[in-house]
Order: sequence, then structure tokens, then C-alpha cells
Amino acid sequence: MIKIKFPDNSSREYKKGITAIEIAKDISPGLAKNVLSVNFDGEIIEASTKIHTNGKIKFYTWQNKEGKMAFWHSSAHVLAQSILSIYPEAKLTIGPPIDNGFYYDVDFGNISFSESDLLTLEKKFIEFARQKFEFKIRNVKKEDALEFYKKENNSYKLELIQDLNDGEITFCDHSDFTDLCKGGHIPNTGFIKAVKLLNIAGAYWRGNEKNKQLTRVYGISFPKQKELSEYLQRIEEAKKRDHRKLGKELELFMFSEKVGQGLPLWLPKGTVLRENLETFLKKAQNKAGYKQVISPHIGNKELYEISGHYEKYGHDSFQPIQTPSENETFLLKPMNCPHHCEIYSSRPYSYKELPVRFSEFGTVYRYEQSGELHGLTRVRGFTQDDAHIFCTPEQLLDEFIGVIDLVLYVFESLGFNNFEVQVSLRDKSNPDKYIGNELQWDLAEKAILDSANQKKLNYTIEYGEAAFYGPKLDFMVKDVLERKWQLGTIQVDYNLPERFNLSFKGKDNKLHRPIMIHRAPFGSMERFVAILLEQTAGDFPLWLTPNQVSILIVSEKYEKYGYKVLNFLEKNDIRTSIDNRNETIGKKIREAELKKVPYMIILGEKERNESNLSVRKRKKGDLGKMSLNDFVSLINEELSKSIAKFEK
RNA sequence: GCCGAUGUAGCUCAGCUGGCUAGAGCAGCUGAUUUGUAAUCAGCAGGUCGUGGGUUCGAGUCCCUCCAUCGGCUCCA
Repeated sequence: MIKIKFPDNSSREYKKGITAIEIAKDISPGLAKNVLSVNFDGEIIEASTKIHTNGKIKFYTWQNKEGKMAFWHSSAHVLAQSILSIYPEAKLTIGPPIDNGFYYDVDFGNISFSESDLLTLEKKFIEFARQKFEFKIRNVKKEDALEFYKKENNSYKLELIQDLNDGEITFCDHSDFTDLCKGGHIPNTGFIKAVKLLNIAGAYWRGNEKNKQLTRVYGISFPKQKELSEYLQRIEEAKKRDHRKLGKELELFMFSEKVGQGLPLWLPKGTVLRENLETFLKKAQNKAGYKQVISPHIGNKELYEISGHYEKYGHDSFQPIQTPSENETFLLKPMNCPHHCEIYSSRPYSYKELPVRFSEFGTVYRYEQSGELHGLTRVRGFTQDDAHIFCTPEQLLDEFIGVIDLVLYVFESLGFNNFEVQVSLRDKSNPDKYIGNELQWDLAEKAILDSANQKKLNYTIEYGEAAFYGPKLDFMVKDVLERKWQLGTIQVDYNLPERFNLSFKGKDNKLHRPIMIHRAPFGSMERFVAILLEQTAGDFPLWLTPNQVSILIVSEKYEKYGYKVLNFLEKNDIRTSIDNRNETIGKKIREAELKKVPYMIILGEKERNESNLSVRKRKKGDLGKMSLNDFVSLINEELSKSIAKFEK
């Protein structure tokens, strides 16, 4: 007999060799029907795995992430089976589960596979799934595994197996389909009741651009048809909040083919929004001891040769600008740091003056790959809310923490709760990617980790994601379709001070090297506005929104009074517009609601006679009549509430 | 940059297997109406069908080039 412990610490005894699913059945037939994956003593096992020792067991269902992973992992097997049954010549490579579904990378050889072929594949998939094939895992000797895929003529799997050790290779069979696989399946294919093959894309073998490009087939599956339709509906809803769609609808920004790809044009309303954000941050930065500076949009090529950026990115950037003079070359500014270094070195500094903090809303230009451009989140010309802090080694930790505080303050003020913190360190096995010496990197990485720990940030570490001059701490936020974007960033840099020979006079009357912190709480104005748009669906807080109040006149007869009110509100710094079209009041209200205007003022005969106004709040409805002064107070009260929240 | 898809009026879209003067709704303009808390009515105007080439008696529709956009991959100072 063996003793099996459960998560609630109770335990039961079973015969040796009992399978996981039999144990589930013993607990309740209902559970057994829903078990998708099993964890035994910390390892994922199959439901059909026989258990011979004492241990702790945990069952996963659709409610757990682990259950979903097993479900989608298994779905990838069925997808692979479907692909081979229709395209026997196709070569399978890898097919993992992802956050939302699964994919399989396939080499279709000379066959051109397109999205229109997905439907046939989907039918085949369901046909297979319905047959309730059991997943069975088995150990395979390395030589047998190699032999199997040699016969299949599949060099990808051979490459994968070569990297594995004999004894740890397992195959998974279901029906007549076999795949190299380390396990973790649902009991049988019948659990998959609904599937949608979403799209296809090119993906490089092993993620390397130099390798062959494979066809990646994306899909998602569910245990119930209803869940699939709900998922698809959620995606449709999310797409309505896409910043590119809202930006157009709310007239915030645009692109023009004539101006150029990835070069956003800010419309009047978008500009108000952006300037409000800038003012907000400028205020916070003034309080935090930053000094605003301004630098030009171009810089001498030499500047970027000194910084090292030219060597690293020169070839993939907008190409140098020539002047009428010979041997004079400028570059469009791709970053502000070298300029700020020059500002710093314009005069000597005493240790008593440090830290020095230079901030700038600096517009930079980077030639991003055409396929990478994406609305406002990835553009070729953008404005960073940049700043560079020059400090002593002793000040580094406090300064870094100060920046974390500023970023958290900005995020909190704007209601960003769902962010992830990512610490990006160097990949030590790839030292050619970085400049600077080992000791400095160690110090910089330690400073970041210490600050993050001290602020009790819940962070993940990504090795190899550091900038070429230093490690960084990034604040990542997801867009409507769950794509991750980096917003706020803080970076420690020992290199640029070295390269620009920056110094300060220490207590010992000797020159010392300052340390530099690069930081941008928003990241860039463009990307921040994009994510803000998607998070709020364009429903901006009153202090931010471009159009705070819209005056709607009941008929043209009240136009004169309407303009009187408009002037009064504008004099009180309330951003107001007037709808004086010859339309019904119902229509004007509808449109103001759709344009997300927070307050509507309705003016008709009664209001004109009584010299007051009727107020309607977006989404809430009629607030009744009030005097002009009361309305101004109402607005100001709401505005000061948000300001009080910032200052808390 | 790579793989795949898409591109028709200011916006959202229709236009079957190539066949007369390319359609609709919204927005716009004109007129009627002078309106009370989410769409008043009528009329008018608006398109070299992304660009350039080709096939054809005939191309929005088929083929090629380029451009842009979308979904991924790679990249992201």
C-alpha cells in the first residue's frame, strides 16, 4: 500500500500502481471528469501514470493555469496530427502552450499554406478530438528516437533530440500519431470540445533570424463551445478599445503616408491631452529636484561615436545628414543622453552639488524595422520624458529609489494598477553585446536589485535584456490584446560618464567619476498615451480630457446665450466646446456621449430666461439646473479632488 | 527586414465565378423644421476602386512591382 497526501493535508491509502485518475475517481467522480493535469511530488505527471510510492498529489482542472497548460499542450498534439494527416510532407518542429492557446511551428516545405487553409485543418482537428484518443507517454532510447525521426526525414526533431540525454527522452502517442514530448497531457482528446485556429505567422526556427522561417499556426481550444464563443467575443470587445481606433474616433492623432511611416501627427485634441500629461510630470519633477533642459534635434556624428551608439546602431538608423561643408556630418538625435552629458560637462561640479538631474521632453528618431511599427506604441519619431541623473556612488541607491517612487506616483495618479516590473540584466555568456567593464556591471546590477528589493517590488529577472551600456528596471504594461509594452524605465550607467570623461571634485580634492541614471516614467509620450487610451477606453479623467464640457443648445434661438456661457467657462479655464448645429438635442447628447465628453450643458428657453444652465454628466444623466458659478465650482471641485489625490 | 493577410467616398462597409454610367449608412452641403436629456425629414454633392505595369474585346474583380496597414517572427539605444 502507498500513502497519498492531498493539498488539504488529508491522506488516503491505495494499492501500489494505482493511476492518478483512479485516485481522482476515488475522491469524487465529478473531479475525475474534470481533471486535466496532475502534479505528483512537484512533478507534472499524466493522468494515466501509475503511482508506486508515497507522495503528495494535486489535481488541476480548467480553473487552474496548470490545467489550461495541459489542455493547450495536448491541443497542440492534435493540431500536429491534423497537419500531418492533410500535409504528410510537412515537418513538425515545436508546439508549446502559451498564455492564450497554443501554436505549432511547421516547415511546410514547398507547399504554400495560407490562412484560408485553417478551416479544413480545424475540421480535421475536431474530427480527431471527438474520437477521445488517449495520450500515452513512453520512454525512448536516444538511438531509437533518432532512428524514428531519421525515417520521418525531420531534421528539426533530430536537432532537438541531439541536445537531450539518453534516458530523458519520451515520446507521446495518441491514435497513430507520435511526437517527441516531455509530458503533461489531458487524459484524452475528447476533453477538447471547441477549437479555433486563429492565424498563421512566420517564425524563425529556434527564434534565430538566420535560421529558416517556419509557419506558425496559432490556435485556442476550450472544454466547452460556449467558452470559445465568449473568448472570441471578448477579443472583439477588446479591439474596440484599440488605441489606433480610438485615436481616430476621438481625433487625437493620425498618420500620413506622405509624412512617412511611424511618424505620428498629433491633432489639436491629442495635443491638449499630451500637454496635460507633460505639465503633470513637469510639476512632479520640479518637486523632485529636476532641472529642465532643451537640446537640439540633431547632433554631430562624433557625439554618437563617443557615446558608442553610432557603432552599435549607426547602420540601422536614419542615415547621417550632410551639410554643404565637407566632412561635416550630423545625425538625427536617436537619444538624449549624449547631449545631457555635454550639458553636465559644461562646467566643473563639486560633490556638494550632486546629484544633478537634467530632464527634457526630448524628441528622438529611430529607424525601427517597418514590420515593427505599431500605432503609437512603436514609432520612428517619438518624445521621451527623459532625464539623466548624475550622482556619486554613495547617492546611487537613494537616487534609484527616488526614481522608482516617481514612476509609482505617476502610475498611481493615472490609475495604472496592472503593471509588471522587469529587471533586465546582461547575458554573461554573450559579453560582446555590452560595453564597459565587469566590475561596473556588477555594481550597476547590484544597485538595481537592491533598490527593487528595498521597495519590495514584485519583479522578474530577464537575463540578456539589458541595454548595451547598462542594466535596467522596466515597468511593463499590457495592451488590449495582451501584448506587453515597456513604459517606465530606469537604467544605471557607468559607461557614458567614462566615455564623456565626466567628473566631480570630491571631498579629497580629487576628481571622481559620477554615475548616471537614465530614466523615463512614461517611457515615451506616444506609447504612454496609447496605453492610457486602451486602459481608459478614451474615458479620460476630467483634468486630462481635451474637451471637458460641451454646450448643447436646444435650438438655434439660444445660440447667443450659448456663446455667452462658452466665453464664461473658457475664462474660467474650462475646456469647452459648443454644438450649435441645427440638430435635435437628443442627437447632440448622443454624440457628446460617444465622444466621451464628461459634462454636457443643455441650454434652452428656460435656462436663458433664468440665466442658468442644465447639466448632464456623461454616463450618469441629468444633474438638474444650476448657476454658472455653481457649475464652475462643481468642475473645480472635481479637478482639485484629483490633484489632492496626486499630492497625497 | 521576414512570413501571411488586407487596401473601394472623410469614416464604417457592400460589390458573386472579369461585362453597360461603382453602391449603402454615417459625416458634409442646401432646404424644411426650432426642437428639452442617446440618432427629425427631404434633396444635393462626394470615388483616376492604394501606386505603377501586364493579361483581356473588356479589370474594382486575374497576374506582377512598389507603397501603406493588420497579425505574428526578429529587433527595440
